[in-house]
Amino acid sequence: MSAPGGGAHADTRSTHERSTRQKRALAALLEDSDEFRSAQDLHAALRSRGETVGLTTVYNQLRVLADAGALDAIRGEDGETRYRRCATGGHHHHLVCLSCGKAVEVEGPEVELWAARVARSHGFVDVSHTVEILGTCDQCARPAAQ
Amino acid sequence: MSAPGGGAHADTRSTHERSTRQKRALAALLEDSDEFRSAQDLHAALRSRGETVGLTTVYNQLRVLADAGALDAIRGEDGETRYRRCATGGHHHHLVCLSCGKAVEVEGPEVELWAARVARSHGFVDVSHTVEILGTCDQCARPAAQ
DNA sequence: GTAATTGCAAAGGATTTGCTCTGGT
DNA sequence: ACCAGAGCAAATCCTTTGCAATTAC
Repeated sequence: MSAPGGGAHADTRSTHERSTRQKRALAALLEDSDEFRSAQDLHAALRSRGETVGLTTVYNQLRVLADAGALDAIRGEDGETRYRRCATGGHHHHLVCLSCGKAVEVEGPEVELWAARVARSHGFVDVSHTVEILGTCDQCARPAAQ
Repeated sequence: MSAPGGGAHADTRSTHERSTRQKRALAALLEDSDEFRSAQDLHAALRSRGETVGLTTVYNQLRVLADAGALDAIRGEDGETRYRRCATGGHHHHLVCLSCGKAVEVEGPEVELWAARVARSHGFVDVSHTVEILGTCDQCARPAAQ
């Protein structure tokens, strides 16, 4: 990685990320959403707003943003990946309502410790974990429907 | 809640389930496997064993078995669902090696309590959760590779 | 004999990729 | 001008479905 010879050029990363109309539109939409939404859903929503953004671009941005940690991503049982802007920067998990999609970010120090302990006791390294709590929220459970 | 299934053999169901060569072959293969394997993988393995079973049939059985609780199913980041015979009948989670697929069933009473507590504190009901610990197992981490 | 079951072929649905054009800087 | 980014079309990949032939019982 080091660049011997040549010059001690400060690594001015020329990763010139450009600001485009599409990126801004998606970012704005995500900012307005509080639930986890699929790429297709977000794409449709953008169109409703009158924005012209390609599906491919949405998928692309979503992935970039998720990789950058700006978005949280979860994969439903149906195989669709849903995204949502990340409120806290740190490590956390979610409590998701299967009915309305509302999601709450939660933390569980004890879970982190448990996972690390279990992994270590079995000789596993480079460990990570996935934790999601699914259920029906207060509001969705109330109705007489059922 | 969890399925009672406490051995009700008095099933008047006319749904006569038939024992076929294919079902037996898959069952046997699963019995020999200790890791989570994808449908495609299992299908290929069956062919290697000289068994003639259609991919469709494998998918079918896998789903039936998973629904019946005979198999555990997990969905990887790649979107592939992998199955493995269920060792314990109770509730449990997994510690999975991303390299070789080896999986260990683990329990975490504290995690269960945490999940229930968090959910309740937010007014959620009918709660369930998913917990997976992913990493690299002892053996896979050893090699001089790299 | 009859319904359960198999499994090919084709459909389906999410996501990615090839590649070219567009627009930001 | 130059290159990151947009996006259409086509390609992938996993999984399901339609349906006729097969087979357990």
